[in-house]
Amino acid sequence: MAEGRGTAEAVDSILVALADPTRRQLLDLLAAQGEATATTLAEQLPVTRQAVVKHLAVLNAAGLVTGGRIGREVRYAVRPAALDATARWMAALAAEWDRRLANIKHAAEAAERDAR
Amino acid sequence: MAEGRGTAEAVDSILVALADPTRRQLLDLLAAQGEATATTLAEQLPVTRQAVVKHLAVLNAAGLVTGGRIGREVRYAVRPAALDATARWMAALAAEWDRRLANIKHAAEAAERDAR
DNA sequence: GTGATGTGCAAGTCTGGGGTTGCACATCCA
DNA sequence: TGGATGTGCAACCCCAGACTTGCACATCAC
Repeated sequence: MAEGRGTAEAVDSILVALADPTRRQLLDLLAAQGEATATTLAEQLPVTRQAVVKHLAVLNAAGLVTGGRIGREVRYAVRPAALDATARWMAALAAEWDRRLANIKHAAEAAERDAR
Repeated sequence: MAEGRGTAEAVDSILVALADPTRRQLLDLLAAQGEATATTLAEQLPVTRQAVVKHLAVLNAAGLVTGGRIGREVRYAVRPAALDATARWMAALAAEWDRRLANIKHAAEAAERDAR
């Protein structure tokens, strides 16, 4: 997939998707049950089926979930790849920050030595 | 896990903090400059200093940023630890999903064999 | 067919949070 | 001492999005 350009937007949609507690709960339920429909999931949550459907749409757009139709029902399942990619992105970012902070600290110490 | 009890809330605040594009931009700027004040950062963004202050408060509450006072100005710096911890949390979650999906797939195949 | 179950679509409500403006207060510097 | 610069606080505007209700449409089971 086009790693180069769309990465930022992908990360954005995933972070936005994960920021909502109801959606995270939804992901937990899906991960625990393997597959489930919006109706089933709504029964396990304090919200309407419609709310669940909307959340699933957001999660689907972020690539965190897939939906497949079987007869008259739509079964959703969790999708680890997108989450894993985001985890790596985040770890890389943390490493980058560390690097820069180390550089700055190093430069500061050098300046201190020069000043003496 | 030794992660303690407040892990969920910490992750929540971090995800919420990262979900906003302006805040991510703020983190980028801070990481690039090592240290900066709200006023300086506001000059590099299309928003008011007050907006930046609020964002920095959110980032600070999430542990992604630290603020130190030097004279009359408050200098902020990035803080990689929280981000790194979240990255690990996310990677672990992805792995967990993978495990469960593998189990389910395995069980399905076994059932299929039994059915023959 | 007919009722039961599951999904899709539309319009509507309402709270939270991102953003602003205005002013008071603290600190530096000449 | 006084002006310039940087923060802090408070009230306010505004809209995206989380959630609901109501109904039409599709599918299954009998």
